[in-house]
Amino acid sequence: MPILSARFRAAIAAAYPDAGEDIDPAISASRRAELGDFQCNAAMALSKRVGVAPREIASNLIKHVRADDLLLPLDASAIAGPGFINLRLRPDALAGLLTSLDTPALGVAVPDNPSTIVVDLVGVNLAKQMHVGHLRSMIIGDAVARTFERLGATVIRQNHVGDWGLPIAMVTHRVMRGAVRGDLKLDDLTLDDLDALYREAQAECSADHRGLAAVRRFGLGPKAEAELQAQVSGAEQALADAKRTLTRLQGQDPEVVRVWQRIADITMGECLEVCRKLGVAVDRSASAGESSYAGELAGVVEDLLERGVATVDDGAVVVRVEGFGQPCLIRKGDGGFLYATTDLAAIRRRVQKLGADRVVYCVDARQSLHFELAFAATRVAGYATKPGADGPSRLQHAAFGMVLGEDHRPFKTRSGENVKLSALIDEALRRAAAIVAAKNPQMSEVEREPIARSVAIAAIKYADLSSDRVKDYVFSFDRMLAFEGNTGPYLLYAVVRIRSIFRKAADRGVDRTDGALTLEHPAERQLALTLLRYPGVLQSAGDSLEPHRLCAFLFELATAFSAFFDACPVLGAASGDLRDSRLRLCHMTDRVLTDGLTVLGISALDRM
RNA sequence: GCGCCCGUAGCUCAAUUGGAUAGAGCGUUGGCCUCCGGAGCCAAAGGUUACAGGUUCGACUCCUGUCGGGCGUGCCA
Repeated sequence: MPILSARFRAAIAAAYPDAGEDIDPAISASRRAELGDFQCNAAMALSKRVGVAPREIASNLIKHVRADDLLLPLDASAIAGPGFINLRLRPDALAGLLTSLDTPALGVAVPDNPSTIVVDLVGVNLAKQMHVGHLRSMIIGDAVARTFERLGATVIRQNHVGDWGLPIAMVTHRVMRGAVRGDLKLDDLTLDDLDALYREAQAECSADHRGLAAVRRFGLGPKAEAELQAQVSGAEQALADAKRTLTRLQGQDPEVVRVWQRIADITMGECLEVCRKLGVAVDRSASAGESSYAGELAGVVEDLLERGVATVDDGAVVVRVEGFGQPCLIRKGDGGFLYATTDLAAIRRRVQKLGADRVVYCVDARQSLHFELAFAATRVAGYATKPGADGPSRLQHAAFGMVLGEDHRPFKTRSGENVKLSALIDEALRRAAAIVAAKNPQMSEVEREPIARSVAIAAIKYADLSSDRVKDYVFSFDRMLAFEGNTGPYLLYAVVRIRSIFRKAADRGVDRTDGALTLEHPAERQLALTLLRYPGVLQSAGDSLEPHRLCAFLFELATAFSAFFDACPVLGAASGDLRDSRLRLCHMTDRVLTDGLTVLGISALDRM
């Protein structure tokens, strides 16, 4: 396609020298296979600049384009509609293009100056069970990061763990109190325990001022008032305790730090275990929690105040940014910092220390406003600009929608609790195991287990990645594990069938994958044309931060292969040459599918 | 109140960023060779793209308004 673009650009320049250099030849894969392989849509846009009817321009372009080596001869019948030019590749040219794609990199060019990209993903909170929201951040973030890596960028993953601030201090205090009283043992604590303690702490610290006021106003009696009064003062007491704990934590008090560390270890142990189970490439080295910025926050605020970027407003410190109805609040009236402050520090570190040319946040869509503000604030503060660079790095929020249940309400258990991530994964594993067992009764349990795991993970990830990121997505075990149609398992199945051919081929002593390509059958042509799109699709998935484009492509590729598989015998081909050509086509299809799945974080199988 | 996002087949989703007759999967209906894995393939039916205007050769896509849904809105994270 880049080659065709160049040819048509030259034709445009030759035919209309005054049209300007920046004309897009608008070459794309044809939407309708019966019309052509590719199409050129440049005539309509040119018409405006040159003032000539688009069909006339199209026929003029046909005369000027020099592509006899690539395309079947063009004549008036190639021009359709308002001025589309339909292009069909010569069979030998198609074979040639596909052969040139048959490199270890599968035609994906390595950039001369690889950029550095920070991907913010996972973002768990201490003492809280992970839920489906984290699942999306893990899956989408990992896929986005892998896409960048595949395109040759240097990727740094950052797990912005919520491990700091008053809520964490509240749990820490609660745990310390429990330990002192002998209600709990630090060594035996689980994440479930912490999750419960977290919620108790939240409840304990939230004073029911409104309730108390209401009771007083309506004179509901001394008993009710006394109860609420007790609740409120209890809450105030608990809050004061938590604040004191926070201060001690910030002051590195060893007793508090020890408990906090224990809470962090328990949470991160489970988080990283889930990542490992899911094949999400996030480990300890990616952890860069809020606590790691704690020491920089005061400096950030001072710096911004000194340089006049921030101002004091009603006791708080804010950064005002043009175009926003509200400022970015970075220090509270009581001197405390906010999560925006941490994000400013994080952007500064990521851009100026880690050298990010681009920072991508895989965080749920509800935080859009927050990120817009934080991004804008760091740009005016200069934090988003690399030392020596002439402009700010790209800061992007790859926002994703909520996970809904099949009733279109937020995904919860029947009793209204968040679904634990580990429970969800176990459920998928259980269902996949049952299906794999049903389909492969002859297989041993030991053999089936890793297959079931791959199938379950492919199902979960593909279901999440295959639809538009920003939209809410309806989670359904039944659909993702139906294994029919547009699902992860369908893609795995396509690979399995290819590999099965090669096993049979090996039995017969055939193992060539470098035969000369002859692409005559429509199904062969279609498969070849699809394969050619791979580098472009990867690029566009990376540019747009939309893994679903890659999913759609892989599904098309698997479908094209299935049609080919049905129509074109490989091992039973009419001649040895044709068999070798088809084996090569199979081999390339396997590699592109496997490569694409890897980019999505899904690993292919030999059998299933 | 203001801001952001969303509204496409019965259901779940696409639409190469403004291109041709809006495409897939599920479900429904009908077909598929003693042959490489039928978790497959081929085909049919199913649409006023929420609604009303506008922009232009051309609009699911861009602009304005309306309706419906979700989310967020300076001292929580």
